Amino acid sequence: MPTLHYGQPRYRLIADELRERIQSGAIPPGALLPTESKLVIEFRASRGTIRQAISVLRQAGLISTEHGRGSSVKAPARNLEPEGVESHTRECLVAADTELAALFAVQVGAALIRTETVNRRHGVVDSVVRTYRPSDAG
Amino acid sequence: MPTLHYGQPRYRLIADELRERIQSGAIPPGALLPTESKLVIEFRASRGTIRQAISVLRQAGLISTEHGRGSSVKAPARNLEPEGVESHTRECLVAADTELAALFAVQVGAALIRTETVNRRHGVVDSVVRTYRPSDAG
DNA sequence: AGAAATTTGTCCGTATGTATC
DNA sequence: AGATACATACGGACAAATTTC
Repeated sequence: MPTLHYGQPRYRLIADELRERIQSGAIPPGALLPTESKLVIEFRASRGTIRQAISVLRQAGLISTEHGRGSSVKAPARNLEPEGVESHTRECLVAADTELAALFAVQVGAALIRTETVNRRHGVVDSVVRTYRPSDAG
Repeated sequence: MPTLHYGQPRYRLIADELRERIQSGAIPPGALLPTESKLVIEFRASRGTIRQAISVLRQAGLISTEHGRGSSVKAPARNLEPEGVESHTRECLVAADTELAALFAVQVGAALIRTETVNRRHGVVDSVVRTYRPSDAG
């Protein structure tokens, strides 16, 4: 049987179908995908093609595969922002104090660019980061 | 002929060999890798195995493959840290000025922990980063 | 604990489609 | 149009890890 693949290759179509099942919740996080053998039967594709499709999903971070066990759906990537963490940044020109003037080798009172980031956690200020740079060049 | 693969699988060994040639400069950036057919002959491996080895290098970002053309060596990722970059950090207690006092909701003059990092580039101060935190808790 | 069954990993050989030169 | 080279797909075989009995 000649292998025709106009448009999308088969392994991609199969990957899309499986992705759909994962994202729709038909195969929930933690659950195992059908075994390669089952997928071979269902999609009437060779094992190589099935494995290629699975590889696509693994590379996309949707599943993880264990030797001798199977491929399980990973929990959707947590937004690693727990909650209530905020950052606000603003920039302004400030005058160099004696310490900064010494470091940058400029006169006291010379202009520096200051970038200030205020980090809040649950609304309260957690830390303030101030970065000073010369105002003239980089 | 039975396929024995003690230790590392063949495609990995082949990938390592090719990686060596790339990193040693034997195959310089921009140059084309030997064709799949040539590699098949040289390593006496099947095309699938050769392609798997090439896939490893491509995924590692060492080469890029173009359909109908071949796989070429990519320019090594620039080490984004030239040289002469230095950082020195020290920590001390400072008194809150009006601005910081307002942010942290403490009295002016209250103690804050200040971590100061001085970044130098070729000896000259490039930037100064000051991070303020409350002195009491985290 | 150990043997068998299941499942994924690796490898081979081949055929054919498709893009580039 | 022809040659070359990569992409996709099939089927079979054995190895290795895991699970099951």
